[in-house]
Amino acid sequence: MSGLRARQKADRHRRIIEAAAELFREAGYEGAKIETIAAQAEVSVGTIYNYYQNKGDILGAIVSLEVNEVLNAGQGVVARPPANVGDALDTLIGIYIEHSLHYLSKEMWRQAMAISTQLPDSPFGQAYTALDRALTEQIRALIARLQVLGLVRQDIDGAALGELIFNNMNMMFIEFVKSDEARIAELRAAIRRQNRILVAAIAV
Amino acid sequence: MSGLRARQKADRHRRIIEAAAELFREAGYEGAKIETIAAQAEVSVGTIYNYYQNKGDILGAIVSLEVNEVLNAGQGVVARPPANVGDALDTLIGIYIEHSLHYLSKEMWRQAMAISTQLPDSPFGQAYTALDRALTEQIRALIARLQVLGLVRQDIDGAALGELIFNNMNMMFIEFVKSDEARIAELRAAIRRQNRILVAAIAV
DNA sequence: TTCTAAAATTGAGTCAATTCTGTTTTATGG
DNA sequence: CCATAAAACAGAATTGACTCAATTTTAGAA
Repeated sequence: MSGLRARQKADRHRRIIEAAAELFREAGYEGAKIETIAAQAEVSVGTIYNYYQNKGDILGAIVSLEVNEVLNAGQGVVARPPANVGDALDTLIGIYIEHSLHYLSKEMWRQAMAISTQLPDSPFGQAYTALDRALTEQIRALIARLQVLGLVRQDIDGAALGELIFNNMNMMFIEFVKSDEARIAELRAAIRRQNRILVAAIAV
Repeated sequence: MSGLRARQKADRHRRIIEAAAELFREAGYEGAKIETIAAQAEVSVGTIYNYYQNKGDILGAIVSLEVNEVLNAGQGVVARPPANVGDALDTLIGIYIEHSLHYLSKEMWRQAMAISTQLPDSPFGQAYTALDRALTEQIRALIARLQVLGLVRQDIDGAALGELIFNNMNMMFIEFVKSDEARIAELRAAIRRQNRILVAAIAV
């Protein structure tokens, strides 16, 4: 039987994540000490490192929860997109952006992004890359759907277009979290303006 | 007179940068200890922190040297661009990418990018953002030049287009430095493929 | 040349992430 | 029910970036 041991393990994981999420939000990523997280989760420092390779991986687990929720929400748009290329893109991207600060502060995003480039081969680095890829795939899926619906030209290179749209959005999002003053509405407007060029090129 | 003191100061700056550049290349950014850099530059640890706010700023100084060289090289292309929109973009982007690994290893780029998102308000963070902006401006300048030459449609939103092209290229470059296996030739080919969509939309 | 205030340097000390080793807990075979 | 190996835990020790109070060096006036 895998009873007690497995249950305790899952429970400790949960406690660590909950403690970390709370402390990251309150004190910021840098401000949250491992020792404090350990105390709040009622485990020792050593145990945390038994569960996660480093502090970044704890944040990584939280980011994954968030992005998976976003991916889920995005599916709805892909299934039933607005009947207009510009609106379809704006709606999907809107979901991504509006959700983004639900659980994660800008500071947490900054740290998460930094770690994912700093340690691309760590568990979190790889997970983050996979999440980026999943988002790119979803944008591609939307384009494919719009092609089926006859709203996007058939001869468009959907793969390249999906990457282009995702890369631009992602870079804009990075700039957004780097500035505490930047507002969501302005971010969305800027991306719409950029995508307008593409929409003109690909709409039937 | 600003004689001795200023000269010693400049000399120490140079020695620190040279020592750091060498050690970063040999041992990697993380592997290079401040203590070792200090020893090699023949100054004390405290002095290094008198010249640079933190380890990242030392790397930042090296990155600035590199990017400024690239910006310089890019000016030639803007002044006399190839007589074809696709080639013009490819040539400019080619210069950026081919130069990129001259002084900086992929690992150094990863660290530099990570720090710039992690600490956007540090001297280095701000400098890095300024460099990004300068590159975006240069791409915009190229587009403006191509419009003057009658190769790009007049009604194109040059500002938005420049950002779009830079953001996509930059994101592709980030992915490139995150993977030790990725090759420059493939990176350029992928970006060309993405830009083809744009070229079709904006060429006269 | 000598003196003094300002500027710069120094390196031992602090702090927090990560590692390591000995101890405790759990699962399982006899 | 007990013995034992494997798994997990605890927290003291290590490590390396960064700080700070004390000392040294420089520029310039007398």
